[in-house]
Amino acid sequence: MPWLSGLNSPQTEAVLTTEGPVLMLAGAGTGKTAALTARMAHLIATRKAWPSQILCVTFTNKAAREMRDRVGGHIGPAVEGMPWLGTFHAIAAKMLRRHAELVGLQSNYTIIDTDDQLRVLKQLIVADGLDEKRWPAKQLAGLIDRWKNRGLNPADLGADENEAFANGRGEQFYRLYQQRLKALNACDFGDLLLHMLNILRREQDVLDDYRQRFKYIMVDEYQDTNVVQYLWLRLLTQAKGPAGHNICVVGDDDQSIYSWRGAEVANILRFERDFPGAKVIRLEQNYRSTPQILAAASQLIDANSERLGKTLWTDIAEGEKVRVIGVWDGPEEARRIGEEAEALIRAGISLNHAAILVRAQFQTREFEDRFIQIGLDYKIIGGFRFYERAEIRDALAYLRVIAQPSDDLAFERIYNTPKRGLGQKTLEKLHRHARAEGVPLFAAAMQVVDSDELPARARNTLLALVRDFARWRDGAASLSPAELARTVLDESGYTDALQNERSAQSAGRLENLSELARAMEEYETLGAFLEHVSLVMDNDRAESGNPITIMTIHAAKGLEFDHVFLPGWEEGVFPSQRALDEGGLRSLEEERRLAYVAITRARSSCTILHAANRRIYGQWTSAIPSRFVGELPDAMIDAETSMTGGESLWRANWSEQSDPFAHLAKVQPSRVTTRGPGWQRGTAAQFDAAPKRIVEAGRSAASFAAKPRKDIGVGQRVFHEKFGYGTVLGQEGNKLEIAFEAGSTKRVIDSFIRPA
DNA sequence: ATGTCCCGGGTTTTT
DNA sequence: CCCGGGACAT
Repeated sequence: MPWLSGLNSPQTEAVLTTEGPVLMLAGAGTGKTAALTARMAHLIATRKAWPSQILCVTFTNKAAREMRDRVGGHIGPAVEGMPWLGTFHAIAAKMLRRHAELVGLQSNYTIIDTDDQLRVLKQLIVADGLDEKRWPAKQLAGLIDRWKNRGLNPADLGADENEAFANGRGEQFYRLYQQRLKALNACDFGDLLLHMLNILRREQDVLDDYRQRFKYIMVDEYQDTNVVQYLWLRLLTQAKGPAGHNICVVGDDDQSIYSWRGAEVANILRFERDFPGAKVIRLEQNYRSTPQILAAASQLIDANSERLGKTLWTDIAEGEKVRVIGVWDGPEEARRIGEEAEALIRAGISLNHAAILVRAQFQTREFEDRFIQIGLDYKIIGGFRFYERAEIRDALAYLRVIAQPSDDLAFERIYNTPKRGLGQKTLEKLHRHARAEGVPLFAAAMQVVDSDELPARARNTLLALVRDFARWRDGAASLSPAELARTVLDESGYTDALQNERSAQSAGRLENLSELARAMEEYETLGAFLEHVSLVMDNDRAESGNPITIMTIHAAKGLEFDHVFLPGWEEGVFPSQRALDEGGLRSLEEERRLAYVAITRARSSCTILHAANRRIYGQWTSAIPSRFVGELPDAMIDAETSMTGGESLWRANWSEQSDPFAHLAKVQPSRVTTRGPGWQRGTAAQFDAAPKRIVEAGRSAASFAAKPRKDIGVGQRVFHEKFGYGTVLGQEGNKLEIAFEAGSTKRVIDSFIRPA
């Protein structure tokens, strides 16, 4: 059984315990994916199940992909036949395509995203005459999402839920929304799961079919399941006969960080009660981090109350302690991490093994500014994703209208994009006609164009548009999806409009559109591509160079890095102010789990930073170190304050307070005088009264070896992603001084530049 | 139909 | 402080 090689004994046990419920409690870095994939390989190779009889659900497409690859590594191409390995949503979508009519949809239903969802809700609210400002669509969307996450249909809402929107009209709007979606032959993400749950609840034969089909069920990241997902699994596992209850869930209650979007840690905490006779297997050997990092993380999470409890240990050799660095302010924090990163480069360490993990997106900015300035290669993960960019959504809307003429949302999006002189008036007319005739907007457009309803101008424009679509639809049969996309973008005038725009972003947008067409080359049909897009909203573009990664801790879950930097460990930032204000102990504990996830991403070094002053929404605020810093064990950390260059602010304050942490004494006297928590130990003693010189930007290590680019010279007009167009004033190594047309003159690194 | 100003809001994110 | 959306004006 080659798939068992390299597994430790609990992992092996998890693989071999195939019958009955199994809870695999897998701490950070303990090889749960290895165990899970080996388990699947085992089931298939020993003929306990065909690949098609295993249901394996994950939360992200990335996890599903990795799982598929690794099972493939064990048993070869047989994985191709694992049709039921995927995200909850992908699997639900697939099932729903077969049973759509049971919930009043056609099998080619569209999956809409949050943007479309908001537009529909807004229309409903406004149509009802409500003030959308008082009762925002966003709020309603949040409520409906939560209801769906909990498996609630409109009829299931209690009085409280109903009251939550527009004075007791929650149920009514929920119901209206569902009707509208049905009319659009569409469903949102929550519906994928809820519709399928309704079907499984109501249709005994469908349920029996799936129960028989799935001999083994596996669930990754079980601590992240919400109520609907839980109910789904309950229904599917209440099987009769010997194959019943073969469910294996894997998770870590300490890494539950998604309660705010409906995840219920309770699901994993109650697993043994839900599935009597469950075997609990703990994976506690960590293969990732040094003992210091592991001990720091373990002690931190120990402060939480409701835990299943695990004791992680490791064979890995002793490493450095976790560093805790106090700095004066945000900019200094960014400078400091920049210097540390350059030190790594000097030590010959590739920065793609290093990451800066932040609590919230706004923290990335400080680093971006600094790294552009010193020419340090970085990448920010998250923020807008590829398929959420406006130009991509526009292009997709064109394709959706071609594939699905009844897709009113897509039609509305592009009917005057690029601007072609069709406005609100015309759209209202189309809407009226569509409603009267009971047809989609596009059909209404075709009819109205044949009548005298519209003024000649609008009529001709609309006629041209309708004809364009007819032509593209014909083309769809003979052209590949990618060719079709290029044709549509050109012929619709979309490309031209972007080219004429000449804004700082338009070049990047055009680039994104060609990227989109390139991505489409892999798909045989337009339908296949669109399905992919709605479920798999990620794009991994190949990275060039060797950038340091900046991302949120949430996004880093499941990843690991040799060197991890954790900035912003201050009360109000991490734990976040909102968690402190609103959620009580529960959300504080979730923040602590987040801190645990953050530290356990690190393999060999972990550096925590906190600043004494930070600008939040343009307002300078003084901050005290995070309570989490104080919860780290003394013996595992190395504390230091480095007030090396806070410059004016620092100097201004120096005269008034010789102890940079003096303000702490006022806020938290016990902290300062008692046994030192980590952040406080290295204050005055190590404090260097003479501020060190800031490393000159032009001398930073990253740029020492760099040669000037030959295709760019002084006087040339160039383009920068962030700052737009500008003229080169000077060139020194790979550094350019550029006068941007937006008004500022900046030093930037030449890899961020292209000739205009 | 489109361009300009003001106001409010501004954790975490997948699918 | 910085963004986007809605209300207004042209």
